[in-house]
This record gives sequence, C-alpha cells and structure tokens, in this order.
Amino acid sequence: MGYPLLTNQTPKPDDRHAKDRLLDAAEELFAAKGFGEVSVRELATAAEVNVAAVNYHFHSKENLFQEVIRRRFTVQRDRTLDGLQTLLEQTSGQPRVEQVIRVLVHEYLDGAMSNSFLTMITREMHGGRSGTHLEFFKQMVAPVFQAMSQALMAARPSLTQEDLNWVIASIVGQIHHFILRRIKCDDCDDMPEAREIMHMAFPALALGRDEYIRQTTDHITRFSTAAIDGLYPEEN
Amino acid sequence: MGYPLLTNQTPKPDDRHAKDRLLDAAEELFAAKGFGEVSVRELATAAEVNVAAVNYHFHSKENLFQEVIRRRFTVQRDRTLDGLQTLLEQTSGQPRVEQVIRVLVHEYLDGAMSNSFLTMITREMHGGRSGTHLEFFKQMVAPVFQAMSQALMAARPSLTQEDLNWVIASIVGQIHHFILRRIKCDDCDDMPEAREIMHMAFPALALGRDEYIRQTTDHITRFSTAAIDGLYPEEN
DNA sequence: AACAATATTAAACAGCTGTTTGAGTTCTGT
DNA sequence: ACAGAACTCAAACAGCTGTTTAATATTGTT
Repeated sequence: MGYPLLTNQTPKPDDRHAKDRLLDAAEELFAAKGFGEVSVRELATAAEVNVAAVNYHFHSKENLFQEVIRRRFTVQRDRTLDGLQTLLEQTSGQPRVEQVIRVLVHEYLDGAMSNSFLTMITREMHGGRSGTHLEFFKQMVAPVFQAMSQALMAARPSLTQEDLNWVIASIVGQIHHFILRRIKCDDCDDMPEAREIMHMAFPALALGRDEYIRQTTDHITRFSTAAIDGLYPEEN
Repeated sequence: MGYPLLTNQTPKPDDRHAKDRLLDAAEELFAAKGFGEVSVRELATAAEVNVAAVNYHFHSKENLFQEVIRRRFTVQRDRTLDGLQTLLEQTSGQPRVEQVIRVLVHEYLDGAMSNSFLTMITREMHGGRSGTHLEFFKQMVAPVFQAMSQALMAARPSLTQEDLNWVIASIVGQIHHFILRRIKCDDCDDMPEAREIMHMAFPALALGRDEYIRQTTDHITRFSTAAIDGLYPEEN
C-alpha cells in the first residue's frame, strides 16, 4: 500500500522508495534523540525526501513512529519466544534458571545493539507519551513476559506468580539500564569530558559492541541467577 | 538574588514569590511530562505567573531546569551520604551487605516518591539532552557511587572495584525501573484500560505510596544481597 | 502512445515555541 | 515622601512545529 509493490528492479540502497528510507531514518533518529526531539524536517532531510513525504506515506509523524515499531517488534518478540521455546525443547521442559535468563537477556541486548529499534523502544518507554504504547505493551511485552514466567516456573517450580513479577522486573530493569548507559555514552561522542567521566565510572563502556554485549549478558545472567538461587532455593 | 530577600511578612502558600512558585511548578511538570513536553506558557499558567517571568527570574527555560535540580540535589545526595556514614559508624565499619544496599535503595525510592525531583531526574537521565547532565553527574552521582563502593567494600572485602561497577549498576538499574514503572502507571490515570493492564502485569503498582516503597525497597535489597552473596561469598 | 494511479515537489498554512520589549506597577531603603 | 530598584504585565518577536495544497513528474497498465 502506498507505493507500487510490483516493481521488478531491485532498487540500489540509496535509491529505495521514500517510504522505506523514511522508516530507516526514523528508526535511527528516534532511537538517537527521542520522538519529541526529532522534527519532521529533520527526518525528511536524513531520508533525502521532501517534507510532505512523511504525511503522504504515513498520515502523521506519530503514525510513522507506530509504523517503525510495527515493522520490527514482531520479529524481535518472536526471536525471544523462539529462543525460550527451543530451550524448553532441548532441555525436555527442565531448563536451568540460568539458561532461561540468558535467553531473554541475550536476545534483548543483541537486538538493542544491532538495530536501533529496541534502543528506541527502551528510550521511549521511559519518556512521556504513555498512552501511545498500550498496543505495544499488549502485543510485545505481555507475551514475552508470560513466556518468561512459564519458563522460569519450569526451571524453579517453587516460584509463585508474585515472585516472578518481582524477579522479572529486576531483570528487565537491569537490561534497560545497561542499554541506556551505552546509549548515553554513545551520545557523548562529541563531548570528550563527559565520555571520559563515564568510562571512568564504568570502564565496560569503553568495550566494543560485541564484547559489551557479551560481558553485560554474562553479568546480568549470573547476578540474577545467583539472586534467584539465594531467594528461592531448589527444593529437593 | 532576583527578588528581595529581606521581606519580613511570611507570604501565604499561594502568595509566595513568583520565583518559588515557578520552581515548584517546574519540578512537578518536568517530572510528570519531561523537559521537552512542557512549554514555558504551561509553566507560567501552573505557577500563576506571567510568561515573561520565566525569562526574568531565570535566564531561560533550560536554566530554570538547572535551578530546579540545584535546589534539591545536594539535599538528596547528603541524605544518602549521611545514611551510609551513620551505618558505618553504627556497625564499627563492618556493615552487612544487606544494610548498605538498603540505605541506597530506601533513600532513593523514598526521595523519588516524596518530591518530584528524583522522578524528574530519573526520567530526564533516560531522555535526550545528554550534555546537560554532566555537572549533575559529577556532583551528585559520582560521590554517592564512591561512597557506595567504599561501604560495600567494607561489607564484603572480596569485592574488586570492577565487581562493584557491575553490582552497583545492577542495583541502580532496578531502582530506576521500579520508579519509572510507578510513574508510567500514574500517567495512566485517565486511561482505565492501560492502568488495568499494568496492574495485571504487576499488581504491586496498585499499592499505596508507602507500601509500594516498602515492598520495592525490600525486594531490591533482598534480590541484590542474595546475588552478591551468591557471586562473591564471604571469605572466613 | 495514452490513460490513470501513484509519487514527488516547492510553497504556504495556522499554531505553537522560547524569548524580548517597553510601559506600568509594586516594593525598599533612606 | 521620594528615588530607585525590583517586579509584573500584555503584546509582539522571529523561528520552528506538523500538516496541507495544488502543480508537476513518474510510474504501471492498457
């Protein structure tokens, strides 16, 4: 819808349709600066597109934002759900707590560091404009939350639903924090003093992308597993 | 500075000087909606003040924001530092890990739920406008971080500085998450469906202010203490 | 080649943004 | 009581916001 879908020639990267270029530019800019801090003209310039294109292809700036979400979030959600599913199959429905947590943390961190989508979500979930995200919550957050609950319950049957609420919140809180730290640090590219201070307070920020993901995933997983083992020990 | 400080009559609550009323209104609105989503006219209306007052008493909207921070952050920081200091004295420099964490978590959560200042900071630290907060980081975050490091080191000497970086980040990440959750939920006052869903996913959000603080403080403290005990056991 | 659908464009829209102005009012110290 | 500082106010400022318009160009289908 919007532009002809039946074109046979594969367009060169810089020559794709305006709609796609806008989606990519929006994802990146929204992630980098937040919805409110990006103007339509800024989006148009980045996508090498006329200002009117935003309102032509999408009805509004807000709707463009929603489309950016829609394009990615099912993929990300399904990767996490599949990861948990696979784990359950490979372990005959008896996974270890550590494995369950690692799936969630890794998929989230990896996704957040690969494309700008999860970065955008993480930032936007913490900003204003609450009402906007109800659909996102129902379709993205809720299913993952539920799958996580089930997997953790399989791993440690003594966990009640209320325990799970608290535990999962603690894990997600850590994930968000480590992602946002990285964003904040990257934001300081042009401010050497700020960058230096952040590196001093948290040296891991100086690591490369993959190494940061690896170490952070490892820390959150080990930290949270130890917490669960301590608070809700295995009954045997 | 700005308005006469020598007035002898104590002004009635609704009759205070414009500067103070602006600071209060700003703190509340910035916390509720974020810096970018609050207009100067909105601030002026809330403070029952002329639009020009913002630029007369403070040079700019940005500067008003900074003043809001300056007014509170030393108090909050010192409360936390004092709390840690007192703990160290009462335990003859040998506190338990659980006690150290509880001080940080409680002071932060209590402060965030009492006045809007920490809510504002928490929200703004996660938004755009990175450069703004360098001073805040140096004067507020760094000292508390350092004091926390020392106290935790006293409680568990086997912890290295690198361990502490990760551990404290995990604790702070949880604190932020539980504060922001509460904010998000409060934002949904006028959206019953959103509110209902949030309560369903996390029943604790339905609790009253004090009970939420109590249970959340308790959870984060126990979770993090268990994690540290598991990962870095006491050498004896 | 001609038609209609689709896409792009520059220009303008009304409305809001933070800030400034200059004249008016209120307060303070003497 | 008076001079001068401190403050308030309505009005206007230039600049940006998201969005719309109407003319033009490009496209796919016949």
